[in-house]
Amino acid sequence: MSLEQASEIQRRMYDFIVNYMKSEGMPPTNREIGRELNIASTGHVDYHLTMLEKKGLISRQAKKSRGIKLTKQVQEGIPVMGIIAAGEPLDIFSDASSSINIGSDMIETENTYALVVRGRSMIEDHICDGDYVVIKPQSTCQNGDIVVAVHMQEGASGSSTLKRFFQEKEHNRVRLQPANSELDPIMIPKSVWDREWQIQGKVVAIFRQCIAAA
Amino acid sequence: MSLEQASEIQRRMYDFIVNYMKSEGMPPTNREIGRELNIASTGHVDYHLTMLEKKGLISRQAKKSRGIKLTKQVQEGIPVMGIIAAGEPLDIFSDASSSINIGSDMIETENTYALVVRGRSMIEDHICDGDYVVIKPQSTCQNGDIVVAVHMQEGASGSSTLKRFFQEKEHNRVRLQPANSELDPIMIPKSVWDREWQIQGKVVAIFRQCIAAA
DNA sequence: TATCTTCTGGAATAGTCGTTCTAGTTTTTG
DNA sequence: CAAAAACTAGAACGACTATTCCAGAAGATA
Repeated sequence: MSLEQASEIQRRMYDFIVNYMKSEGMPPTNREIGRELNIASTGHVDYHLTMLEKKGLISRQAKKSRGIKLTKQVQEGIPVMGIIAAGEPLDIFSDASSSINIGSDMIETENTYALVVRGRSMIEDHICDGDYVVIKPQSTCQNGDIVVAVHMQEGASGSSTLKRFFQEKEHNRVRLQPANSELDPIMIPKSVWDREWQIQGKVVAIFRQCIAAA
Repeated sequence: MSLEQASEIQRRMYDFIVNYMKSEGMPPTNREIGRELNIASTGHVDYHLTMLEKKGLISRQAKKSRGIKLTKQVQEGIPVMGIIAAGEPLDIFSDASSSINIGSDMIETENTYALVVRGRSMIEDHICDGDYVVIKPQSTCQNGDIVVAVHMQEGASGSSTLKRFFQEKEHNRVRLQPANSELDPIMIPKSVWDREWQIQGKVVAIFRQCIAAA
């Protein structure tokens, strides 16, 4: 039922169909597929399309020109990859359980992902419990950026946290600042930072769903 | 260059193409168009397609089956209809100047629209200056809902505001409550409310773009 | 009234399209 | 090794498709 059990050529065929539909707005004909993949015979193309259909990747409308449909529509949204709660280990869903769909007009959707915020550690920056934060992966950032920082501890899975990042050169340390006056910032000597910490990405957008009156 | 200068039949043809592409994932053939619109001749269909092309609504790839493309891709996002600032007249863009694209998995996109928030009147509900609020149009709401309320004043364009709605039966009035302790709620006697006010819709989601460090 | 644009139907054509068949090669499996 | 499965090429067929030409009707224009 998935791409893994398709052969090399069938994978390339499937990719071509997806890209063709994205750029042309319609599925390709069997002959166009053959031309692209250097397949001499249309019967040959038909054979592999039948295989792709049998494996559940596409469906076809008999006799219709360009009668190819993708069974799973292309994932255009931003995958929700897990839950982030300050200080606790990041709960990563290996497979995106859902996705939020924010248009490419506003945000680069390439490589970005979303996390669900737990807790009130960034409440004074108006990031609430339950909000989705859209993360653009990057390993560096500027002072004041809201970032996902991961503490790599030996022998344990790293714990991650959502904080504002400040590099304090005068003290030779990094400060991870929550936006909650009840919570204390985390101060990390630069040497420890370099050894044990890692920036995973930066918050580029926030999305909140208002279910009912709070 | 627009739908207005197309004739009735051409408008129906254009609509059919849009709907067909949405449901089938490919453009229709000339014959399928003719069948749907009760046009006997394929030459006749070609004539109107040529007209639609001349008017800039579609483009065609000669000789290719289903060779129709929509020039302006279908607006799938939520249109940003204006700016809302507490108490000031709603700045409505008659034509959506932009759109944010939030997937239908999360929100009904049908009929919903977005407004850009100006000011800090809802800051304690963590709705900030510059945030997009997604509005689901409805004329009634429940206590505690965050709504767009419009004050219809005679001889002037109505002013609108973003507030929490409370019907206070014991005082026979409506209270529009800002989420900012520096601002006072608006108290409106029920009779005045019924005569001069109108609920335009309810906030169902919030979207914020983080440009840089604040 | 005469003229132009828009709209409609029918027929024909050249090429495109999905599908099927035969026949062969290569790779995998038992 | 032998059998099965997967892959490849070529050709051919009937249906489908876009396009063009002809001819006429309806309505607006001037």
